[in-house]
Amino acid sequence: MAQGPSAEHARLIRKLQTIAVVTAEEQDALAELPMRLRVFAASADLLREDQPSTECCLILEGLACRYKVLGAGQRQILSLHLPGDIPDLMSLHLQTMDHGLASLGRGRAAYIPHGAVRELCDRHPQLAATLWRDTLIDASIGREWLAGVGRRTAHERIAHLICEALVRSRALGLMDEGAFELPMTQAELGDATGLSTVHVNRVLQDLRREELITWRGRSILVLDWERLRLAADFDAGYLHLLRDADTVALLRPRLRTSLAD
Amino acid sequence: MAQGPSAEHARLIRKLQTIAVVTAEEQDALAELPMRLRVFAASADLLREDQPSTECCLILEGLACRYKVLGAGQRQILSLHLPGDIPDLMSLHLQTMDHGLASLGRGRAAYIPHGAVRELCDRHPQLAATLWRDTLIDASIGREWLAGVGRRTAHERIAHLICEALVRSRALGLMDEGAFELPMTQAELGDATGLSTVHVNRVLQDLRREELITWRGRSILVLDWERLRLAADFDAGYLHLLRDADTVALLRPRLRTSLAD
DNA sequence: CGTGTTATTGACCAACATCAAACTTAGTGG
DNA sequence: CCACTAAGTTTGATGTTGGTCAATAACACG
Repeated sequence: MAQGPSAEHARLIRKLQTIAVVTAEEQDALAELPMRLRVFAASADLLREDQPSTECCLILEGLACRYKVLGAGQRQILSLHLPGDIPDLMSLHLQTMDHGLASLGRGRAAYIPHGAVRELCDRHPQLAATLWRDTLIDASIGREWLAGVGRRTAHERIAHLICEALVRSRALGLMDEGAFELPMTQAELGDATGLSTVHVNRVLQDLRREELITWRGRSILVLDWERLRLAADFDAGYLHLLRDADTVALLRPRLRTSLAD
Repeated sequence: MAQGPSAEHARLIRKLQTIAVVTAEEQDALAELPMRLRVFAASADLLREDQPSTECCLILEGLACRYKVLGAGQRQILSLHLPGDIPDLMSLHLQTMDHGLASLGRGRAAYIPHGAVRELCDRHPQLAATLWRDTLIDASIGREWLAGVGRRTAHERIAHLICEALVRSRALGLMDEGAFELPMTQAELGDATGLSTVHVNRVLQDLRREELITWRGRSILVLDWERLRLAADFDAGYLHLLRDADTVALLRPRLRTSLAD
């Protein structure tokens, strides 16, 4: 243990630190979690519905999403997962997966045996509480999405999704000069917001026209955070992030995320 | 402890038994939970948003719901809660409530101090796991709602909500001759499904016309479970109920919940 | 018995879906 | 490095689900 945690373990630790205090001892324990690494292509299935699983899937790089496919074949994306997330943590206590897990863009993941996680929870009850908290925040995000899909306009939904992705990326230190990666196609954005591809395209054009955002390649650039936040009716409270200097500015009305040019 | 659990504690135990095995020892521990009882009127606020809480709210009788009020004043109901549910279990690990909790129709609730629940979890790790599982199932239900509001038609959504309420009521032993209580106004049904009151009314009339359901007063009567299930694209898997003789029939395609007339 | 809530109806409208085609970009193999 | 191909984006025309507004009818409760 003379050396610190691997880059892979550090992702997980960093993520947990955004939602709870993680003691040095707990970090050491986390750093010893066995991991089976895997590279994934764009739109790959990481986990299929109805599969019983014996491992948890930790996202290391890239973006992943939970999804359901309904009777008529329409897909609904249920949540977005950034590096450090363990989207199927619930499989520890739920025998069958009630949804699928797919990648958006390419990336890397690590699979951790359930046994190792259980052992960790037994030995470190406080860490177990942190993981429980993580699943609770996950549920809270789901509720915000539900409210949005149920009651917000298309513009608000898209803007809201961008706001959320930005704040979460930022908390993980994944922002670069007001820009962050959001490797989703417009069809995928539609699946996430309950809209058609065509309509997503039009809304995105509006947002660009209003000079709230731009993008180059897979990167989204927020030009006017405050107006975007207003357009989205966004309040980061539901993310239950631990307040740190880095994120606090974004949560407050003030700051512009724009580049200084 | 010569006497069994009170009727109030029995509700909680019964609910937990629908999702996990609860040992006799655990039942005894649950039966000793301190409770502050409260009667609530229809559409009463049980818990307000943004309030830090020191207690958990256990629904004893009637129906409750989580909700959010968005910028323009529209309300979205996020989940339904039946007797035995603890809708704000998350407050154990999340300091601020990201949504409100209200009653639908009148009923009774019990407030349990956080301290007592925490102690219970410390002493009975298996029970803690069961509570964690409960919050995970709660999240799973939320995902199903999200998929529905995002991608299902109005008919499917309403039918789905009825199917879910039926199966959950049934698991708790709250069904009576194919009928169960669903004390919601059409406006509330609209808030739960992301529809307008007017449209809910029309869909309900269709469902009645198609002889899938009827209602008298607050009770819904399912006339043709199989066709309703089909109309709703309903599959109870996401409820992660423990299979028992009582519910298993309902989960399978077979059974009719209709009365034998 | 009022009186306020809830349900129902009709007319009209808007947001968003669908369909189909063209255009652009990015990735791939030669 | 270029040409080819598939994926993704953009546009226009048209359709439909479900929203809004407004008024009336049924209830339920004090």
